[in-house]
Amino acid sequence: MTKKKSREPVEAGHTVEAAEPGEARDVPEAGEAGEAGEAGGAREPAAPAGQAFERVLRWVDDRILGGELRVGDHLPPERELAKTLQVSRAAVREAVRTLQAQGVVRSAVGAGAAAGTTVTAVPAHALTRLLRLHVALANFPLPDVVEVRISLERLSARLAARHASPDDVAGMQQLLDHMAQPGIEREEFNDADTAFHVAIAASAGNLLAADLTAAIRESMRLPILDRFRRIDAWEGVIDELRHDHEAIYAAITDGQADDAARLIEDHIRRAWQTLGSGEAP
Amino acid sequence: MTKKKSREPVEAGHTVEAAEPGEARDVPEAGEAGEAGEAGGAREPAAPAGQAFERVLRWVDDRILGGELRVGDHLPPERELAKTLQVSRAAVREAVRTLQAQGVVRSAVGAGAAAGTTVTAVPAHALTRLLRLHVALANFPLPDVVEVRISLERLSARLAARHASPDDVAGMQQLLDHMAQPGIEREEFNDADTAFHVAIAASAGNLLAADLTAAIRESMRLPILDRFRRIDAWEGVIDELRHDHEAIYAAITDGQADDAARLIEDHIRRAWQTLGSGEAP
DNA sequence: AGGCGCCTAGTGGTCAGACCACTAATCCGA
DNA sequence: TCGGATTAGTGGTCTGACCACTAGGCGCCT
Repeated sequence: MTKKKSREPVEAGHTVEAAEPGEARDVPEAGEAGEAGEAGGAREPAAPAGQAFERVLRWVDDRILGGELRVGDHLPPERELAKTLQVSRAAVREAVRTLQAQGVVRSAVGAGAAAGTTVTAVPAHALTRLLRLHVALANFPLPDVVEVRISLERLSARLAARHASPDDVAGMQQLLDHMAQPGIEREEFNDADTAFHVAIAASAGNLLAADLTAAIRESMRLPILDRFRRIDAWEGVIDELRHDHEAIYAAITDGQADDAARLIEDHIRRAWQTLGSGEAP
Repeated sequence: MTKKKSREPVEAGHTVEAAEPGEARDVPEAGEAGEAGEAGGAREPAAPAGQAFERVLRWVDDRILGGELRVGDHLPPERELAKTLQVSRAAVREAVRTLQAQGVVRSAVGAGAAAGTTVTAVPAHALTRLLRLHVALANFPLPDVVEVRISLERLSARLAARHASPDDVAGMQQLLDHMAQPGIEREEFNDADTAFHVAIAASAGNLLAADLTAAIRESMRLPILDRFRRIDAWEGVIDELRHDHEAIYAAITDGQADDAARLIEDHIRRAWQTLGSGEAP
């Protein structure tokens, strides 16, 4: 039953040691010799080992949820982790890919402190990927997404009206200027539009709301662009959007939280209606 | 290394064939040292370069975003996909793990239609994992999470007041009864509490809001339980929570959307304050 | 003829070992 | 003393093999 193991009082070292400080890990031939991995044994599954890569995942999860692994810490080298958990390196790599897909770790080749697999915390990319795929799979219908987006951006606008720093405001102003350029292309306008909304969310000081807003807006990028292209009265639509943005910006800089929330909701709802019907006012 | 053969007539597949007719099968050949870092231009990504598993990821992404791969469709068998994309099977598996971590595919061994890797759409688990890890990493501070949760649940409560079906309502009632049991344990109460909030979100008919609510609530499970355990005046707290729930339930069944939204916000805010300070009213 | 069970094929799951590319630290000769 | 070559350690990839599982077919036995 070597599967029960773990639970070593790790600690020590900056990189979460995988084996006892005294080395001597070696293969725990303790009974049950033979059989690599549990494979054949239909005996008592004392440890819900399940898939090999899940054991690695569990190992990392436990240490993250337990606070032993923090942002910036290193995971043990893949080869060492494989030996410790008695799985193949391939299994370790699959687990690492899973963690990578969730924005929890980052891998780098080479030598030195910068190399190896380190714990990070960049969920924005992961969230974006996840939402984009599921929106594309029609699992999250666009109207649902829009409603959630409104809720989040109401929150962001409200907080931004209270907490936006001068730098934040300057960034928004710059994006407004960008969108004000005459004859701006639809795609470029859309990107600046997205950046404007994300800037508001970022200035709100709520990391989760900001990341979710960015992910949601990005997940709608292709559908929105499709609708943009189908619009005939482009100039009329864009003017309306600009006007909305100006009003939102004014409310935020004036610290009018309720107004900002109301305006951004109206803005999103109206824009969505315009795009949805493909007509200009 | 012996790069011979590579003829293999790819038999027709009913499951999104991998080889496109007339595709430019240009082998990247690895070489080209120096181009690392995505040279500025590169508008036409003729050479995916990047990592091997990313090529697989891209292949699947393109087909999902393009609508060729829909929920229920099968990916080609790993061995076939590897041969088609000229990568190793290990690389394919790493990409599959990434997709699996995002709730986009599901793998099953065996033979027949149920086996193989199929496209699914179960993002709830993936979202939960992602949020839980990032909350544990203190990347998403709990106060931020609570604010977002309030926004989402306001939306859910509002929609639930309009759309909740009799079955939904019955489910909520059942959870209320469960929580009303005298002497209920804290953990059990917490689970029922979570289920109650998730039931509201589910009855709202907004899939994204429901999944996000469930994920957020679950990501806070351990921190909330910790606070629960530190509470002395447990009976007083639990009574207050029960009272809140009853009021929310009443507003939803009465179709009072605004009331439901206000009540659930007050409820969450008050509960969080109570838990945060560790004191009973 | 009808079961019933063994066998086969196809799939993901895992493993072992090897080599490559990259990077930081170190060594060694000029 | 200095600078290039070497080394060591890391992730990235590949190859080829075997295992476990499942559906479906085949053949043997009743």
